[in-house]
Amino acid sequence: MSEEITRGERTRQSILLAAHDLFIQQGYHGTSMRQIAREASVALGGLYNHFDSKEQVFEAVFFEFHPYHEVLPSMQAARGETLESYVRNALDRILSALQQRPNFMNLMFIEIVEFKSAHVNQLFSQLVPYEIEIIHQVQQDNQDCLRPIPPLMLLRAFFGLIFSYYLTEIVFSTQAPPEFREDALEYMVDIFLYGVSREPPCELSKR
Amino acid sequence: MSEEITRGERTRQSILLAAHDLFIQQGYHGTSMRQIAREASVALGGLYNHFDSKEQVFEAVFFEFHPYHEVLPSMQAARGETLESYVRNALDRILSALQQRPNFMNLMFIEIVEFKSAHVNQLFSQLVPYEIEIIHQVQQDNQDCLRPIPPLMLLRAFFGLIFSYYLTEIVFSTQAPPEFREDALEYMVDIFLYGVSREPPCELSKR
DNA sequence: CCTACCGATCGGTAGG
DNA sequence: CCTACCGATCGGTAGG
Repeated sequence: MSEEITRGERTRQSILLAAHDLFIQQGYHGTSMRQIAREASVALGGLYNHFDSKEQVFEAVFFEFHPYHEVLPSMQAARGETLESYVRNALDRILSALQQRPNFMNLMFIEIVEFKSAHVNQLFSQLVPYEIEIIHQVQQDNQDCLRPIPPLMLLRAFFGLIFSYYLTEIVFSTQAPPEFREDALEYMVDIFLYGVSREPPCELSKR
Repeated sequence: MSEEITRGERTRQSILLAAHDLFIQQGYHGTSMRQIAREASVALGGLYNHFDSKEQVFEAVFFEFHPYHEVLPSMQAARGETLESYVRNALDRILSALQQRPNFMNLMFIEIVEFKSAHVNQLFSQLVPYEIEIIHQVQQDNQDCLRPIPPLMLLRAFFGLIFSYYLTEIVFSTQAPPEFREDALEYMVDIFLYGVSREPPCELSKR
């Protein structure tokens, strides 16, 4: 019985999927409970059998659909003989996971504007120990390649790289000349790698 | 007469100020025209004498209160004998200008979520020629210090640095341990500087 | 006594 | 620039 999905659980999932898409497309206040119910093929009243309020719907969407479910395993699974190959491998995994969810960042922006980052702060404090462990491992594996940067700073800079790529992509790229987009990720990763690396003896691949 | 501020202009300004604060605090859909009217001490009907729609109010707030009004002059006014001193000087000016506007980034997030970046793309295409000119000058002044990076990529990386600092500050910092915040900007600027610099002959100040 | 859901409607408020 | 008001829709809840 435990592996069967109950009827109620299926309904809950279809509500969350509908809410996820609508929030991303229309924002939080811009999406009504009625729209969510309609998209999930559930009556409005039935929606309140699963969630007490609109805010609870957003919370569930945020936590259960947050890309950290893919990002953390990506960082743990990434391998590489050098710092450079590790970083490129990890980023490849993370970005291809994120590309499955176009505009996922909108959930983060809604969270910041509408909920003053309450949920994301909560999420972050749960995840930071795991992240630190990964960073520590990377630092140990690349002692003579990394400049001395505190682990938390390295973590922040790594996420900052992802954020900065996405935000500049969103904000600048639509009307930007092609030079601005071509190889942009490559250049930004390069700047990050040169930025955290010692040299010599740590050689980065030339470009 | 031209230096006098008309009564209508004063009303318009108080509407924009009220709207700016409310949008930042409550989001776009979360803010009503009635709230804006009340905060601006204007009747709801009177508000529509100045703006045809809520969207027009947001557009005016976005363009007239956007920090680019301070950021572009900051980048033009910044000076420095070395690349490092120029970047630090420019960032100091930009960040202290931005700190006058707590949560200004919320306007950007609203713009991305609610308007699919339409206004910011428009703004960016207007500003990019001026930005490029500045970057070109910086590249010429620091030829033997900068790695070969296309001007637009350098511009993107520079704005990416500002974005990544702000986003990680918002998202991570509230519940993060103190090591995460102390000198965070310094570390991130360092990583950027090492990231774009050649060496030798370009020495950065040690830390 | 449960989970899941219905059609109808509540008191207030939205942009215009 | 205001009072008065519109069609519609909001988030949430009623009894069954």
